[in-house]
Order: sequence, then C-alpha cells, then structure tokens
Amino acid sequence: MSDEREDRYDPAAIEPKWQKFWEEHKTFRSVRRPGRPKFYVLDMFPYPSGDGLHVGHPEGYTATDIVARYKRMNGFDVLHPMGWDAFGLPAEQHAIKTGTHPRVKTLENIKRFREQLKMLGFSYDWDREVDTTDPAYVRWTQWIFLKLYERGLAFQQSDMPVNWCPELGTVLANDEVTAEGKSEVGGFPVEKLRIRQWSLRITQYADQLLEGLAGLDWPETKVKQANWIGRSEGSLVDFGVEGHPGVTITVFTTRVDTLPGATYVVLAPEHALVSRLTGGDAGGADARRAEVEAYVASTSKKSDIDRSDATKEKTGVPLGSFAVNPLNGERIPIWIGDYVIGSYGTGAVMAVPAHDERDHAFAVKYGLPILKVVDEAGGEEPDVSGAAFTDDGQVSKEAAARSKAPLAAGTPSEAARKAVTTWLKEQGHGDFKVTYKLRDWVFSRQRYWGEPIPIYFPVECDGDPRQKDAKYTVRYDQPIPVPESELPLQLPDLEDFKPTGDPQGPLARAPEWRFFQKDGTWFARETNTMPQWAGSCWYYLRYLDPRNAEAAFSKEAYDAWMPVDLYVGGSEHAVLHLLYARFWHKVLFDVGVVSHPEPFTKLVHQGLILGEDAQKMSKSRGNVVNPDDVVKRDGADSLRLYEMFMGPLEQVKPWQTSGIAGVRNFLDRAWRVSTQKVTDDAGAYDQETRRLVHKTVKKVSHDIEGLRFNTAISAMMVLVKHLGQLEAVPRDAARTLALILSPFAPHAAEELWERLGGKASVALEPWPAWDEELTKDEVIEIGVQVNGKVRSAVKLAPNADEATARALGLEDPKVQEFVKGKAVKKVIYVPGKILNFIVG
RNA sequence: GCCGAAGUGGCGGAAUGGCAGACGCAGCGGAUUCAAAAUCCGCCGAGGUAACCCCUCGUGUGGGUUCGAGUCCCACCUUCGGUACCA
Repeated sequence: MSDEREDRYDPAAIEPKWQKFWEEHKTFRSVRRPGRPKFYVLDMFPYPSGDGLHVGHPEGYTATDIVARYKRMNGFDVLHPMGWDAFGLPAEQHAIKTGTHPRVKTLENIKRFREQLKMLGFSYDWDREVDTTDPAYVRWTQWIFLKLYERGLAFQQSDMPVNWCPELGTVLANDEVTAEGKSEVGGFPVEKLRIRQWSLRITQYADQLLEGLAGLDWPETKVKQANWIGRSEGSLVDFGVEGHPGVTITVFTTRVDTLPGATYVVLAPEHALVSRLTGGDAGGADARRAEVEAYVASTSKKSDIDRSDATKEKTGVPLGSFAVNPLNGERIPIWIGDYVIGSYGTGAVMAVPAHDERDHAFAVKYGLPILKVVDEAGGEEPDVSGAAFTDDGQVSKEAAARSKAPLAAGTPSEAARKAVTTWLKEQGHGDFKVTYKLRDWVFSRQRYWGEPIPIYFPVECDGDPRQKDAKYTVRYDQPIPVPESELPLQLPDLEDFKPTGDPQGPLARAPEWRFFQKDGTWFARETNTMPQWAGSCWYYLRYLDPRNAEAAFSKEAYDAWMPVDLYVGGSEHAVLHLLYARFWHKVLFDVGVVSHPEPFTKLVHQGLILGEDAQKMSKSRGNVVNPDDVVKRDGADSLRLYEMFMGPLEQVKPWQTSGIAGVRNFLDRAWRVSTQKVTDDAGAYDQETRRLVHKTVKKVSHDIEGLRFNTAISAMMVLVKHLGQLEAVPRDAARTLALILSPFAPHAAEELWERLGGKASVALEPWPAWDEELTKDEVIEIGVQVNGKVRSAVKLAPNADEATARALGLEDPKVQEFVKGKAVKKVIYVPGKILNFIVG
C-alpha cells in the first residue's frame, strides 16, 4: 500500500492473476441450489477455425458474460457454458492438403480457442465444455438420429436431385448453396446430381415450427423463419385430360376464385405426365415430341439458379394435348414451362394470365388468351392489357357465367375461393390444401469429418466384399439401425481424405470398417456422414449434463436449467441452425426427454463488427483486427469494454482502434480514483456524490437488463469523472464502482475490490442495491417554451405545482421578452418535463 | 420484386412525444513541465454577430397530427440484411 502512488493500472499483470484465481477456485462452477432462481445464458458455440478468434467473437460472448455475472451477483444460479462445433469442412480440407488427421488439427484449434477465450476473462463453467467431435458426444448425436429414424423422420430418398459440389466432393443442403449457385463454404460451383440421400422429415413439423414462434421473445428472425417455412393455404384442382380418361393433372393454387379465367395449364418440365401427354395434335405429333424432348433436355441442364432468375424471360412449349377445366368443362392447352417448379406444390399450375403476373408475361409472349374474371373490390373492371390484376376483388359477371359451380357475380374473392373449393370437393375434383416452401432436410454428406450415420445394410456378395475387385450389392433398401448399445459408431482412421468424386464418400475407402460379418452374413455400414448442423442441434442440452455416460442428459439436469433464458449469436444462423435445433427439440419433446416445446426463450443477434474501412472483415481485404493484439496493448478489460461501448449490441458497427483509447482511459481513471485517494471519512461522502452513485447503480442495472451496455458504460464514465474531481473518494463509493464495473471489466474490478478491502471474488458479491429516493433530484431544470419554442430554463422541484412553475417561468427575463405585450392564453406544464406558454 | 432493419456533428453513438447531440474518438485552446510523455481544465452542428448576449436554421426528402416531433401517421429516397418465378 505504501507504493500506491507509483501503482498504475497494469492489465498485463492483473489479468493473468485473476484468470488463475478463477480457475483454481472454480469460481464459475454452475451449481443449482434449492430456492434460487436459475438463468441459462447461452452463446452460439464457435467452429474452432485455424485462424483463431477474431474480434467478432468476443462481442456476443462479452454481452452474455456481462449478463451471466450480473445475474450471479443478483442471486441467480447461472449456467453459462462454452464448447466447440468442431466437425466441419475446413479441418477436412486441411487434412486433404497436409495429410494431418482432422482430429489432430481440430484439437489444436480447440486448444488455441480455449486459451484465447480464457484470456478474455469469460465466466464460463469450463467443466462443462463440450466438443461435438468427441466420441462421448457423437454417441448421443447418433442416438438422437436413431430416435428420428425410429419415428420415420429419417429416411432415404433415391434419385433425388441434390446439390453436388465436385470441388468439395459433397452434397450440400439448399441452404448451404448461395443464390449465385456457389457453395457457402469456399464459393465453389454446385451442380445437380441424383443420388441416394438421407433426409430428415422436418416438413412434418412445419406447422409446429411455425406456431411455436408466436410465444418466443425473438427479433425479426421469427419473420425470417416464418417466410422460410412459407405456409400457404390454397386448393388442389384436378383437371381432366382430353383423350386420356383416368388421367388428371392436379394443380395447387391459392387463387381458385380465378379458376374460370384459366386459359392454359403449365407443367414443370420434370413433371411425371410430360411424356405421356406429349403429342395428340392431329398430324405433327412426332414433331411435337421432338420439340418437347429438346426443351426438357435443355432445362434439365440449367441449374436451379438459372431457372429461378425471375428477371429472365419465361420459356415453354405446348405439349399438344388439352386439359379440361373441372369448373366449366372448357378445353385449354397444356404447356410445359421452366417457370413452374417441380418440387413445389404439385409441380403443375393453372395459368390465369389476367390475374397472375407470371402467367400474364407467359401469355403475352406466346399469344395465349387473357381472360378477366375478377373485378376490383368496388366492382370496376380492371385493365389487364398491360399487367395482371392480382389483388383480391370480387367475382365478375364473366366469371359467374363461366362457372358450373354456383358462384354469384360480386362475391368477394375470399368467399369465392371457399365456394369453388367446396363445390370441387363435392364433385371429386379438388380439395383444400396447405403447402409449404420448407423442404425436407438433406442430411447426408459425402465427407469423412462428420458423425457416421448409425445405419448398416445387408450385402449381397460371393465371398468377402473387402477383397479388392470384389463384386457386391449393398441393399440400401433394407437399412438396419445400429443398436444403441453399440454407440458411438466411431470413424475409422484414414490416410487419404481426398474427395473421391464417388458419392459414397471417403468412408467407402475403409473396407475393414465398412464391411462386417454377423451370423455368416455380410453387412455394409452407411458411408455417408451427418452435416455439420447435427452437433449444434442439441449441444445446449449436453451442457446440462456433459459427463453423463448413461444418457444424453438426465431429467434432473434438464429440469434444473432448461429452457435457455438468453441465447446470443449471429443472425447468419437465423434460419438454419435455429430452425434445425427447434426441430430436433420438438422431436425430443415427442420422444419425451424434454418438457418444453421450445428451447430458446429469448434470442438476440449481436451485430457484425466491420473493419475500420466499414467493410466486412476478411483476410483478403486485410482489415482483420486480431484480439490478441488489443489484449497485449490494453488488456482484455479494455477490449471487452470497447466492444460493448461501440454501440447497441444488435447493430452493425465499424471497428475503430483509436476508440479503445477512450475505454482504456476510463479504466485508468477508475483505477486512480479507487487507489490513490480513497478515504474512510464518512463526511467525504457528500450528498451529490451519494446521489450520483445511486443513480449510476440504477442505470447500470436497468441497462444490463435491457442489454444496453453502451449506455451503462457511459454512465460509469460519468461517475468516475465525478469521483476524480473529489478531494478524496469515499471507500463505499469506490467499492460500489468496483461492483458495478465487475461484469464489464472483471479483472480490473477484482483487483480494485481486493485493494479496497473486499474479499475475493467480487463476482460472488451481491449486486449493490440503490435507494430510489436518492435517484430523484430535489431540484431539476426544465425547459421553458413560449409558443412551443425553447426560450429559457428554470430550476424547480420535480413535483412543483403549476402555479409555482408558472410564476417562476414568468419571472424569467428571457421569457418576459417573448411574452410581454401579449396575453398568456394557455399554459402547458408537465411536471419534470416542460413548461410552455402559449401567447398571442 | 417481396419481407425486415436503419438513416442524428468530422467519426462511433445518446435522447419514456418535452432544453437534440449524453458518453467517447478525432480536432482546437489552456494549465502543469526546462521540454516532452502522462495528467488535469475548457471549447468543439451550420449560419448571422468584431465579440458577448442573442437570433435563425438543423436529426434522409416532402406532407400531416400535436402547445410541442429525431421520436407518432402518410408518401417517397438511400443504405444494409434476408429472400427470390413458391402459383
């Protein structure tokens, strides 16, 4: 204490000291104590890349750490864990290049990430660390897969066109392919290939996933997920085909009220009926077939992306056959066109060019009739010569006349849809139908570094299929689940991780692993692996009970901590991870091992941190900021404070290295006021200081609850500045400062707390209370307006009555200047806010 | 195109319908110092004014509601994110 004056804030010395202390004392071990409230605050765990942490990581992690520490100090039992989403392509790509086993590289990366996170002082319970590649974790990922399989939710699809990326040597989910038709990882070209796939029937949960959103405290992400699920209510309509009794073309439409205006039908080029319905024209049938086949061939070559470019001109060819409108028996031509998507709805549409933009464009191009059947809501006839009229309106006379169903002119569109569908249903030509944009989830990857899918198949062979050049047939149609007792099914060791170009994937190169004999019969293991999403679908559950060898987690652990109270992570996971995890959770709910329908109560996305040039940080731009450098120069506490001070958590913000000076200066000052002139003289704690301390505690508390860390820090800066101007700083004020600073700058706060005579750890101290009375000023200043313009200000009690305020206001010389010679017609006085004289 | 978010000083940003610009960065001036670093104090939207006082304008644009609008309503512009022929 004697050398206090020389003692400067030195983060390089105190940060390792306290990190060691926390580790040795297991300060942040999560323990559930009876009678306490719980708080589960979760970060999206990182993929431990070879590049180490970048400054984007600590943003969300600091935010959750502040909340975790604040909640702990407020008496909550807090679960705040961290782990590694460690399967994934980069480690495998590295293995391909270097020959190093992905596990080696992965463990190395994890070690680095763990060190970096510990360097930042996050209050994780490191005893709960999970690693998705750990066999003890994989075991339960595979167990969940078996639950999905048992319930018919995991199934194989053959001949399904999938996104095959030759460069990566794998199939990708639609969600892993960018709008430009490139792989999200690496940006390589993706093409369509039909191969056997495992898929998960997420569509079966579409309605639940949609409805579950309603009760969640989530941001705009809810809207994104709802759009992604894309529920659409409409009708199925069966069109007969002239000359083909028994054949019907079923279309899906949300505008069945426009059925009388259908002037043609369009099938997707890949529609099953295309070949059968081609020809038909008297004469020229062969020419027709040739043209149709050429068209189908040309569209199948186009990628989904080319086809889905809405700006591109629509193309199509007539099949030469005719459909029969079930509503009125009219005969209309059947076309195929690439603007109809085979995989949505029924892959066929009725075209109503008068009331659908796409049909309109197509009809104009090919000279097909445009028939108006919906009037505007007011009854006027819309002009559809230039563009379709797509709003709801009412049934036109024309439409009523063209309908065999009882449909009165003037019926609103909505009612007309019900009436038409009901009639169609009665006639056996249609029904109500709900469709979704959401597709089943392609769940297999032709990779090495993923969870093996715990399935095997019988093999038909003469002799040993492991022999080179052995002839065998794997009966993929007879999948057999690996018994739970045999989990985890571990990956074999390989020497060569290169993509094979063979959709079986690299595991097919491990015949000793792949083939095995049981009761004299040969079997082959599935050689596809799970996608990276698998491990992250349930990691928040493993944290509950991470060392459990009997189950994924115990019921006791589940009941103790679930659901997740606050989940913070990037908005890039708004749809995929967050939808997949919800899906698995709902399945586990049906299995009976979880008891909440939704896992994540409140969700927040931290905003991206851009480079100093306001561009996305990337190695190629050379604008990446390395947190190690910041920590080396100014310490972890400054990094944490700066990242929180930059602006609102959810906002995208550019990094400014110069800005760190501000928070560093703040810590230097806080250090000085708390170490250099602390006094125990009660008289030093003047009323103004006391009030400011209480106000600051209140503001910081509220701001943490609202995740407004930037304004909380600003309030502490004001307090520190004030304390710095005092002759001597009351010890209680300094101790309170250390307490409220501790969630933000935990190392500095621990050190100050100790020096102020507190017992370590400050993290275990109760959060300071504030006296509401002391947060209210006795005298405040409010603006005085004349005719709505601010002219002056007066000081008065916050609860002063109007007469007092009015008198004070009128005494003010500046106010008098604007009021003199005029009559005060009205006075608006809002206590504590404003005084406004209306004169004239 | 559609869905969502956002536009405030040189910069990051603050502001339950009530004195716009808190807090910080950068900048300017001063104190301290032999000098510097560090520290401390002050100024810091634009225009008018020699200056002070003060006045006018000012939160993307144009309207509106209100005693009073950055904040609410309508229309539009721009930026960012998502999505993309979903019938």
